[in-house]
Amino acid sequence: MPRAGLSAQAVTDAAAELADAEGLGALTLASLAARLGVRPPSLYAHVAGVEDLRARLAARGAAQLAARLQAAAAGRAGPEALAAVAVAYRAFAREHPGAYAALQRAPAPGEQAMPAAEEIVATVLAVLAGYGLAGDEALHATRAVRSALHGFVVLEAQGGFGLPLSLDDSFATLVALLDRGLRGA
Amino acid sequence: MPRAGLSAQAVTDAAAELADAEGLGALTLASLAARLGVRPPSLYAHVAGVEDLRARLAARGAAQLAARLQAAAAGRAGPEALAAVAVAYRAFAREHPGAYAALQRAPAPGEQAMPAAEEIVATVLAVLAGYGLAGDEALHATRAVRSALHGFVVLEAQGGFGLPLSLDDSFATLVALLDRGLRGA
DNA sequence: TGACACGCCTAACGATATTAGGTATCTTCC
DNA sequence: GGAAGATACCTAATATCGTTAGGCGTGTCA
Repeated sequence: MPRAGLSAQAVTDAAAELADAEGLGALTLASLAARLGVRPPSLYAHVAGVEDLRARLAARGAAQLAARLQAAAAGRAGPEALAAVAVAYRAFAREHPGAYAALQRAPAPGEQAMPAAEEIVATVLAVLAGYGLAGDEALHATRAVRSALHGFVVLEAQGGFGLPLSLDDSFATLVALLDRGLRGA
Repeated sequence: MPRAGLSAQAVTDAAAELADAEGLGALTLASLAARLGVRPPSLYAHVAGVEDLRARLAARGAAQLAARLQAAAAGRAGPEALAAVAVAYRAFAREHPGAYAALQRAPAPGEQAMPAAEEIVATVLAVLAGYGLAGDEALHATRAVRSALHGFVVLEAQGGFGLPLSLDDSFATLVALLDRGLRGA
């Protein structure tokens, strides 16, 4: 029987595709193995189990998201940078719902935070510097902005907004609200 | 063998306690049955399965949350009402992490939204009326407020905020930011 | 007191994650 | 080019979970 030629990278990539297409809940070692033309136990040669797989997915997603946000913030400042980062954040979550969902898992106790997560915080901090924020004040504001973006994106992904009202307009309202709130801080 | 004297209500209540104490992920029919001194299949006399159980948990949580928010908003207006509702929202999520997590599940397609969810929206809308918002503008603002609160609470619950910085202060910053943002809308 | 409803049980099945151990393939070195 | 070792993949087996089918005993009501 020929080998499939897998690797931790290939397995994680396939898992990300499957999670994005079918939802993170549909990502099982059984479904992933089937997709890769392999038996479930064979995956243990590349990942340590389903928990490890989800952690890899999260790390992968965080790195991609950080890159997207940095690209969006580059060359922009103030409200323009905020809007660009917000749009990029939402776009990533929409394009990669599985990866974004994996990002939500709680880091295991003792597990150090992903380096990509710090990049994301740093990017938002840089945007907030354009609003004249620094120090703890900026850190609190970063949490606020992150909360707002995360909350919107999560609610949107799970259909939490019931009414038939434009989601794009709602998101624009949110970004404008953040902008006004940050100006006065 | 004596009967346990269960009911859909008792099963749901026990499930809520278990989910709040151990996390929604630890809520299985097996663990719930063990807690109730019963065998897993016996639960099917009261709930239709694990999915139905989670839906009941979500409905129960939504009703409780709606009541808490209404109580917080009662007799208050404007910024004071916003702050009170925000604090109540966060307090509920902290006190009932399992119920709040259950609330996040996507409603099944075709399943009508929970009536309690509409109460929550109505409460926030009433608060926003104090900011002079009405119509679609108010609905968009409601989504923004809900996103921010939900995002903060979710990130807090899963330890998503890495830095050793006061969460209370961060939440206060978020509420102040929302207040300023709503004033200018 | 009898009949009936039903709450709870055991038995069984399918899906999942995971471990143990075997086999065949690829690589590498002489 | 061929042997030796690493390892990618396999089958077999186990534990846990959700779920269905069917039986038994407890409660209630005529």
